[in-house]
Amino acid sequence: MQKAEGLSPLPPWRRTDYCGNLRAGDAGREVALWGWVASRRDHGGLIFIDLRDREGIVQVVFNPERAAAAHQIARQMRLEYYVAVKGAVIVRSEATVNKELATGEIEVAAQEAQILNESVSPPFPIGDEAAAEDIRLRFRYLDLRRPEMQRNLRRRHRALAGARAYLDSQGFVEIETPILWRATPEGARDYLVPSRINPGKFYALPQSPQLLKQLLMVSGFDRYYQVARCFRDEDLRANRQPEFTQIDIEMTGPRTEDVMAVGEGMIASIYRHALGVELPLPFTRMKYDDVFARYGTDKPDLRFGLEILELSQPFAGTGFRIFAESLSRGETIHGIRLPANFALSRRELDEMTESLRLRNGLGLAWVRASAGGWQGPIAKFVAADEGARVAEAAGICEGDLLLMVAGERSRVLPVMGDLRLQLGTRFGLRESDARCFLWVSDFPLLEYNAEERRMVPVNHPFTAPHPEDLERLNSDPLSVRALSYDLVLNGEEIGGGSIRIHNRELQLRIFELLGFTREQAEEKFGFLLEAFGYGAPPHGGIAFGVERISMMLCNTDSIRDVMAFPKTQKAVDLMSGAPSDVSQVQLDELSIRVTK
RNA sequence: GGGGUCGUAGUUCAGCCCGGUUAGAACGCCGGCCUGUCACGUCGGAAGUCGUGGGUUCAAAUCCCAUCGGCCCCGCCA
Repeated sequence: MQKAEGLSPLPPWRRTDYCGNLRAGDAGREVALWGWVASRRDHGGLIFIDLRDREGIVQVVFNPERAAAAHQIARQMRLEYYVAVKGAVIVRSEATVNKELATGEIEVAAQEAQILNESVSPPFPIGDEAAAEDIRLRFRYLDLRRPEMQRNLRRRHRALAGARAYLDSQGFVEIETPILWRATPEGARDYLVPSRINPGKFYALPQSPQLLKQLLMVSGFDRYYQVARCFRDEDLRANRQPEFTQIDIEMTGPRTEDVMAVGEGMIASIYRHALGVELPLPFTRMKYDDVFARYGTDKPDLRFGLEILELSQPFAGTGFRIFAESLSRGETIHGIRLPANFALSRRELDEMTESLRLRNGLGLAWVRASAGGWQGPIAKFVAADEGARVAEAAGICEGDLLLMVAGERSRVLPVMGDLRLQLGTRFGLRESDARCFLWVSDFPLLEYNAEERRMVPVNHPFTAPHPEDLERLNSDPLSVRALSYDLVLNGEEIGGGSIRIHNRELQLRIFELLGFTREQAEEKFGFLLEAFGYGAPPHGGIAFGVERISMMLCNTDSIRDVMAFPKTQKAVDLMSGAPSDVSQVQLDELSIRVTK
């Protein structure tokens, strides 16, 4: 009898409401619900079932005197059974109201009930507490049943809905581009897909639709966007998966400010749709040089100060031998002023000094400003007037601590940036729920890669050089700025883009700088260079990381918490077992021999 | 490729340092009783290759080595 019912593919009646939506205003209504048994309290007579669906939980009461048949069914119910219930919404007596539940003022008095499907005992409780992550991933469909994951994925959906609504309102056209595409050099490792029809040849999954969206500008769509899946075969991190999603945007003829305006308009729409929050616009804007000098990184967390100070000037002619030698080598001295209300123990200072020495081979000097002058291991090497000069330059007050490192500027600044983050973490300054958005622009175009002994693009090889720096492209390429920009939120890069090159000759010159011969450039990017020859308009754009944004919206540190079916750090899907072996027949068809 | 950390009933964890009864607890599960619970209560019960393999030892969850897996980090990720 029970089994026969369970076999029916159709539920016995239509659902009228979601469990979690019922309120006191529904009192007196006859409702029909479907849901999972989240809790069962059997009093021998009365049975209480907490019924859960995507909107939440409602209590159902089974009374053997009023609905004997339904009560008999409720006796069979167990956790995570999927059941259908019909009954009346009734207001609970004052003594039995549950303030913990959104539906706690009412309950459903069951008149009919049916078990639609039984459940074996779940491998972990479907509740607020997360189990060990490997079991969650193995039974992901159950993990996603948990309210927290339901909330996260629906919030991600709202974010995308907000992005689409905004971009549509601004005249952007959503266009899908191929997943099977061609391998291109530079950048991350490609995921390859063998071609059966063309033995020995491979497609690559796109690392981003970069070139395709540029070609769409050549086509004249003028404003394009796509919620684009991207693939990069690199090692995973807490915020990195091999496949991820970007909101990819490209437009014809923008200046940097135009792209920023669209980007922040879209982000504002995302926050409005996902959280009901109105973001103040425009976002803060800074140039890369300034950001790097003040924060030692290109993605600063602006929720706190503790900016890096350049102290080379006030230390000129110092009696402190180590600093003096550094300065004589053309190196610089940087410091961070830690105000007196942030107290570091001597032991913490020693640990910081030691870890800096071990990790970077750099010495940390520190002094504390007291009424009688400086205190600390190096205080005795610094003359009073010199100390006063530094104190003034750094804005030191009594009780403040000054942490200093001397060395090559490009090496010391990132170290100071790390130190700044460490201090921010140590004093709880990064726990603030403030949202500090920041546009960083004018990155360098190129950097020197010592390993490959050549210049590589900081962004990608299609980024346009800053017009003011064009003349230095040959004489001093490393000093050339790019028309590029990133959007940073609380120390995380959530988007980035650039104005592109749309001129064939300029693009060829950049390829040349990067060490491509003309033939190589033609072979790899001939279709792009060819397209530029057909009246390609100036264009530029940006791409935003959907998971990064969703992580911020959901207040989580793990990308897996905002993806339905993520992979482990070894890029394995614990649920399906991907990647898996394939049959010899499949390999033969693809002309592939596995050597390991 | 490298460093760190975790792995014990279905789940969450204790036990591991300092080797020595039958490896415990809570929740869950199974059965009985219970008409206002919502961490229901109550009585009883089942449940463990201590990740895997090897070594040391009279004796290993415990010490050593290797290995597998989850997580975090460095490299890598234009």
